[in-house]
Amino acid sequence: MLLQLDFSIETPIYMQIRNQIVLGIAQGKLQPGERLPTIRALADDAGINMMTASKAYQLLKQEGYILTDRRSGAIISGAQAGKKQLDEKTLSALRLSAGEAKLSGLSKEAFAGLCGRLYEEMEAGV
Amino acid sequence: MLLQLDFSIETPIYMQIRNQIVLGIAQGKLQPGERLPTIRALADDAGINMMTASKAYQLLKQEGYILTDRRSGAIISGAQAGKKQLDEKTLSALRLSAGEAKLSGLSKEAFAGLCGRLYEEMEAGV
Amino acid sequence: MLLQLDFSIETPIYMQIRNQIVLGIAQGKLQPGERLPTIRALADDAGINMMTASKAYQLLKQEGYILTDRRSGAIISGAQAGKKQLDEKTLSALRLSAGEAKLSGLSKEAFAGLCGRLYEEMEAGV
Amino acid sequence: MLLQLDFSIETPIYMQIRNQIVLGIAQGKLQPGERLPTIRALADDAGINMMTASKAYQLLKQEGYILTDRRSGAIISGAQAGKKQLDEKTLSALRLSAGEAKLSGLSKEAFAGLCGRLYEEMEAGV
DNA sequence: GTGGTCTAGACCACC
DNA sequence: GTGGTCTAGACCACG
Repeated sequence: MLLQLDFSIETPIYMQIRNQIVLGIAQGKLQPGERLPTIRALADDAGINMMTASKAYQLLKQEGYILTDRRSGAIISGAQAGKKQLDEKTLSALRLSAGEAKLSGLSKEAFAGLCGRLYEEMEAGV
Repeated sequence: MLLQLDFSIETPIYMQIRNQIVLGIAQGKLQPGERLPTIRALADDAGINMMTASKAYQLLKQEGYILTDRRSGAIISGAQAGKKQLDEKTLSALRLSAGEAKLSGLSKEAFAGLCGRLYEEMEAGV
Repeated sequence: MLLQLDFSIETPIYMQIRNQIVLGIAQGKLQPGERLPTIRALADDAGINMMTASKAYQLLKQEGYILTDRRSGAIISGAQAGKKQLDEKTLSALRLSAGEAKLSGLSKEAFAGLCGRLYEEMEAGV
Repeated sequence: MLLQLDFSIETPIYMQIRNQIVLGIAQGKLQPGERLPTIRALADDAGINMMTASKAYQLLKQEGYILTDRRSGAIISGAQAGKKQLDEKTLSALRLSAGEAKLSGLSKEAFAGLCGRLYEEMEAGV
């Protein structure tokens, strides 16, 4: 699981880390119980500051995607499944994407199909 | 078409304006050729800085959603239909939403269905 | 509303700030809608780093005690009333306090009375 | 008396041990004079470092909750009753809890009632 | 060795 | 002006 950070875009680095780890879990590249690199290792590897890495982990922890074991480092939580509901932020993002898709000329079926395909690609671990 | 701005969330105000206008077009609340309020009027109505309103219009113009005419202000463009393709940013956002949906426990079908429903709601002008 | 920070105890500074602001709201010293000092002003006044002040505000924001208006600074939120339920952390803390009270020789009535008195003192703005 | 340790929360493990033993005494699960497991046994059972267990016992001894005898290990002290006063730390914690309760919408009566109930539950050994 | 906290600076986006 | 982000260091509690 290699992180690809882009320092030129507006998305904060800690958020890029967070997003890629979330995607990594969804894709099955990161399994529940699996250990994440320590903050220091991540910071060194990615060439960023410890605090930036720490911020990403704290966000992931707060969202329930990871647990930080006091003894070792951070591990992927397996417990977040089952809420069966998206939070309001994700819904807003989807609504906006649907609007942009419509204005791009995609039909409802094409959009729903695209969404399904993106979900599938994740399962395939693309 | 009334703007609903939330000054307490992290999305910048100019981006909130941009998003709501994009959604307004997608929902048909704003028709191609329709005049938008002037920057000054928008700023006054919403209680925001003119620079903020200006930034939103510049972004919309750059994305092709509106046209600005020196004489008549800004009007909704009708030309953005037909690209038949989403830009990379929207795709990334969708991919991330798909991942979060998967981790929330939604099945592929449930996710695609939700996306379709959100698209429909837009047509209904909800 | 003056902050009293103790740099010698183990409670992190950002948590001391958070606690005192929560108490300030509960005591009515800080009214809903009232503006808090800016991060910079708070940091200067208290002789601490901006990021420490920022951390306290982010925590308060996340807990719903304050809102940060992009245009001005942070204001006291008035919306957190009405949950009618304590979070699990507070309950655990209370349970532990009850245990320590019992071992100190306080009767159930004495403990409940003390708790009521502490609540009252807050209303009196002590 | 089984310890329930959570390695993922911010409360240090030695403090979790200390708290649960204090609660155990308050609940009557641990009687004055009763022997506690040795540091080594506790550490092995809980899967923690001996230093951690030792730190918990040192704290409990210093607070007067247990006595350590070179020959027989640690035993529950019966002497801490009768101070009839809470220490300042516990008072601060209670004050903060009272504030959070008030901001959650609990009335003074509801809060005092809750505190009494938590005290009772302890006597019932829940 | 781990994460958590803090400092003293800096830059940037937003308004 | 504001808050948000980031860096390069440091110290400390915990295990």
